[in-house]
Amino acid sequence: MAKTDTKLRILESAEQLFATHGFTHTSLRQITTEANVNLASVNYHFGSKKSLIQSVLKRYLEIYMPLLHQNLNQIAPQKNEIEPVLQAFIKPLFELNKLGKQSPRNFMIMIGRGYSETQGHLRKYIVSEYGETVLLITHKFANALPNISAQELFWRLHFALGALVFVMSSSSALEEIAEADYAESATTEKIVNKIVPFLAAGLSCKSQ
Amino acid sequence: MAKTDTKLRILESAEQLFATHGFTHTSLRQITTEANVNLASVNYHFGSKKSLIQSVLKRYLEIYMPLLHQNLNQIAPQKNEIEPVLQAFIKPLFELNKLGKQSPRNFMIMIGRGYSETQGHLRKYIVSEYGETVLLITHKFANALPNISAQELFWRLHFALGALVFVMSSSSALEEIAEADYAESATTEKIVNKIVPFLAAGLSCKSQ
DNA sequence: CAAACTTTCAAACGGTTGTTTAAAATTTAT
DNA sequence: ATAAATTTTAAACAACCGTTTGAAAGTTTG
Repeated sequence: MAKTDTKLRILESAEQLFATHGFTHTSLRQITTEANVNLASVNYHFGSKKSLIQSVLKRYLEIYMPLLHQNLNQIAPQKNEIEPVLQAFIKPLFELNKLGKQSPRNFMIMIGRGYSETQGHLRKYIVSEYGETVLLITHKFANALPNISAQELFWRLHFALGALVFVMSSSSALEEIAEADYAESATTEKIVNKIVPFLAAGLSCKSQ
Repeated sequence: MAKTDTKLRILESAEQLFATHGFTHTSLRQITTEANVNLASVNYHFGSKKSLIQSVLKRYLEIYMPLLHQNLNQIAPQKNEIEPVLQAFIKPLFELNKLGKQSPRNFMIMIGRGYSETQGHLRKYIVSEYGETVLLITHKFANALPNISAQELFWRLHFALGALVFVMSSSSALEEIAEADYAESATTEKIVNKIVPFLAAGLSCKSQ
């Protein structure tokens, strides 16, 4: 085996570039240059660019989704106590720190980009691969918010997802503005801590 | 003058395609084919693709921003009364219906895409061109929410923008699911009516 | 060592992109 | 009507993209 780390080098360079510039704005030539490997090795090891994107996302989903499932199972949310449910999403996110310092941030940005760039392919993949966890998610939210109807919950979860996805996909730009205008270093952790109360309030608001 | 409507035809086709597929995923050939004009006419009338994007956005901003300014000036929000401020954004949005049935939706989606795709160029343009209105926005929100800091407001406004934009951009898909699962016809106006209380609660939540 | 297999590499492929060119067509002005 | 200015057109441009190729290099196996 020659250069056993070629695959890993590609994955790591791709992740960083995908998170920074998006999937479509990142070329295989950028990735292979950054990774110091030959251009053709992406197609040799992954088959195609599409498959590389899936592999990069899969690397995190395989860690994150079981942890999320586990966390969701460990909570028994009180009525209108929505923050524990949201924390079940946040806690395993920062366990990705083990993989790399920027892993939580890169993962969130890529999830956000995956929703707006891949035309729903990511969503379908998650539902097909982690359908049980997706069911558990809606179940826990419905338990915590028994007063609102199923369709109201449907919309609110998508409002919440939208807020998260948008902020993450434009996080680098927003961080720059925040740092320039408010002299505030805006780490992923800080943004997440700010958005949780926001989403909790919105999700559990009284509909009129 | 030969075919006086060439410029307009390009603008309208570009708008529809930008809203549906994003700026970078839409080629000039798609636009000119859809508009039934020659490929080179984009560069002749607009100079470049970048400039075309700006023109498409400008067409709506020139109508929307003065209306927003006017609406914001007409309100005097009470403390923690955030819904009137949100309505000042919503009302002029639906005045864009005069330009075309899908104009409000297209405008929102493009604003959202402009934030995540153009690397902050859109925001800089809005701030430089409509700085007064931007100031008025933060002023009215700050008045309605005197307890939260400027940077906290900055983030919450972007959370709100994200929720709105995400739901609008995926509204067609979400409408299908909603109609299939909950037998609920989901018009843009209905979605807006659902999201306003959500955003109001999130924006005025107690930060911890 | 030699054969079989895996991985790397430079080069080229076909395709798409935004942009430019220069002639043709059309409109406007004298 | 003739000249000037504007607009449209087809064609080509250079640059980039993801992917494929086939030979070279490296590694593992018999």
